[in-house]
Formats: sequence, C-alpha cells, structure tokens
Amino acid sequence: MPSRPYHHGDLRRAVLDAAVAAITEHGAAGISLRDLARRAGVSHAAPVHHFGDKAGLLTALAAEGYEMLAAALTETRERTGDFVEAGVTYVRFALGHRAHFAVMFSPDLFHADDPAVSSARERTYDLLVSGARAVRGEPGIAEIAAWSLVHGFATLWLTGALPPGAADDPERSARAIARILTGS
Amino acid sequence: MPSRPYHHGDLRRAVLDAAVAAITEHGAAGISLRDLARRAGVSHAAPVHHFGDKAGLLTALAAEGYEMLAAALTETRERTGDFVEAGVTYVRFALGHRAHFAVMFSPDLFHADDPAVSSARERTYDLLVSGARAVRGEPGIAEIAAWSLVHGFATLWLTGALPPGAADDPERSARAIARILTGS
DNA sequence: CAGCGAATCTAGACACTGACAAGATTGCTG
DNA sequence: CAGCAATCTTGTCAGTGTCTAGATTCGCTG
Repeated sequence: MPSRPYHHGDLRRAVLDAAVAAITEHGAAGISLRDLARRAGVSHAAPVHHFGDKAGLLTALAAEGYEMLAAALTETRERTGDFVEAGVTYVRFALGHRAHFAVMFSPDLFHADDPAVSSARERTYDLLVSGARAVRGEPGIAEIAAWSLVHGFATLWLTGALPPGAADDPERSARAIARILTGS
Repeated sequence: MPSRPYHHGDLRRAVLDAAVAAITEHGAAGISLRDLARRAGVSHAAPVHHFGDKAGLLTALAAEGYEMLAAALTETRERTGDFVEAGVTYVRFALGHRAHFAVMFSPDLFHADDPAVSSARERTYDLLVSGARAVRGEPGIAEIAAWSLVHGFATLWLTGALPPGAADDPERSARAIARILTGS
C-alpha cells in the first residue's frame, strides 16, 4: 500500500472541497488550480482532466451551489410555508456558504451558458419567489423586489459594506427587512 | 518630436481609462497590468509607479467610483428631493459604470482598508439613505432595506440572473421596486 | 481470469503575469 | 543652470493556466 496511490479515489470531490476552502480564504478570483492540486496531493495538471479548465471547475462549484440553495429553500418551504422565512434561508445560505455564493454570482469566472447551471438557477428562482403573492406591488415586479432585497442584503453583508451595527445579527436583520415587503 | 515621448503626460489617467475598458470587457478579475500598459503605449512596469501594485490600481478605481456615485446622488437629491429617484440613480450608475461598480463591491481585489475608499463609501451611504424616513419599517432597518433593494436589483441585473422580461427596462423596474418600500 | 481499451494521473514545456531591481530620461526647483 | 526627484525602460524571477506525450491503473469483455 503506497503512501500515495496513483489514482486518488475521488479527486473531483477533493478539488471542489479545496476550492471552497481557498475561495473562503482568498476570494473567488484569488485561487489557483496548481494550489488546489497541491492541497489534494496530486500533480499540477491532474484537476484539468475532471473540469477541463479553471472556468470548468468554477462552473461545477456554481451548479453545486444552486443545487444546495434550491434544497435549502425547498426544506424551508415545506417546513414553514412562509415567504419571509424563505428570504431568511436565502441570506443564511449566502453567509454560510460564501464560497459557493460568490462564484454563483460571478458569471465572468465560469461558463455562464452551462445548461446545468442555467436549469439549477431557474429552479432556485421559482422556489424563492413562489410565495411572492404576499408581496405588495404589481405582479412581476414583486418577485424581482423580493429577490433583490435578500440578495442585496446578503451581498452587502459579505462585502463588508454595511455599517457596523447592522451586521451584528444578520438573520434578525434579514427577517425584519423581508417583513417590510409583506407589509406585516 | 518623437512619436512616443519618454514621459506620457497623464499615464495615471490613461491606465485608469484602459482599466475601465478592460474590466467592462473581461470582468474585474480578468485584467492584467501588462495589457493596460500596452493599451497606454508604455512599458510593462510603468503603471506600478502610479499605483504601487495591481490592488492599488483597483483601489483608485473603487475610490473614483464612490466619488462619482456620491456626485450623482447629490445631484438627484438637489434636483428632485425624492427618495425613490435616489434609488433609480443608484441603479443607473451601476448599469452605466459597471466597471467601477464591479470593483467597488469586490473588496478581495483592492486594498479595502484604504482611507480614501472608506470615507467615500460612508459619504455615499449617507446620501443614499438620507431620505429613508419615507420607508416603512423600524428605524435602522429601513435604511438597510432601501440600500439592499437597489443594490440587489443592480447586482442581479449585471450578473444576468434576472428573468428575460424583467431586464428589458431596468430604470422602470427599479422605480417600481423602490416604490414598494415607500408604500406609494 | 486474462487482456485490453478507457479513464486517470504524471512530467515537461510554453507563453503570460505580477513584482522587483537597476539604470536611463526628463521635469522642476532652488 | 545644476542637481534632485519623478517618471519611465529594460531585464529578471517565481508562479500560473493550458497543452502534449507518456505512465499507471480501473473495469469491462471475452
């Protein structure tokens, strides 16, 4: 049993996990394929076989992120049926999986026309706004407003742009903000 | 009169302009200092003297972006005094100066602790939310909600995440969305 | 169970990048 | 007009993404 077998076993998963760690540390633009290969204990060109190129790796991460977000929104919907709580789940996902979230909304970094990403993104959107009838405003606009509100809050929080006090308890702030839309 | 004098004249401005063009094309993470130097017609190391390093160049762009946004918000405020129109101005700036906007909210790419950027950002925030008393909801939350809403809409529009119909007339959509907050 | 094609990984190479050092040129100030 | 500081050039180095050729191993077919 050699200490490092020729075949890794699950290099694809290992590289994806290493990418999440590296992105959380240095940002989505600050990672290098060669560093990920080193973290996974393989040669510098090994990841290419699984993802094609660097953008391919980030495409896989984006698709995985949309799948995870869709699953979280589905769970929230079945458990509470509450539109406001769906927004809170969106924010919780963004803050808890910031590497995935950062890649998902950086279309310059991955193959944005990838069908797996597109379909997963559309499904996520439908889940998020399916309860938007509770939102005031003309139809078609209320859904966009709901998504914009939670997405903007999460983005501003992640970039550190919010004033000090507002960033302390993000879930509480997110819930309070989402309630404004429903008028409750 | 040599065709290319030893001193450029205003290399700093030329590099910043080249950066805006390059970022608009390839995204904030896809630019290279050497390419900007080529576009400006100078040697590959010339920009370093003006900005220190790549992050320094993007820091200058971020600061310039916050100054431009603050100026636009001030103009809107003095002309209309309307809170909703301030939000529309925010969206119009993001869509019309997407290179600046992208850098402003990518703190991983520039020196986020730069004092020039920090002060310009705080001033912009004050301008944007100064009319937020018109927004429903508890104080402190309404301001965050207002900023989150317009910022989220602009970000989603720029990343191409919005469904086809919603992205057609962004200013109209932005105005309709901002009106939801004021309850009008 | 043997063998063989396909999948996986390694090793080497190339052009490109950001950063640094040393020197050339020029504007500016006393 | 002398000299100093700012500006720019040239050369260099390690690191990166991607491509090619070849080595190793898996898994299926007979």
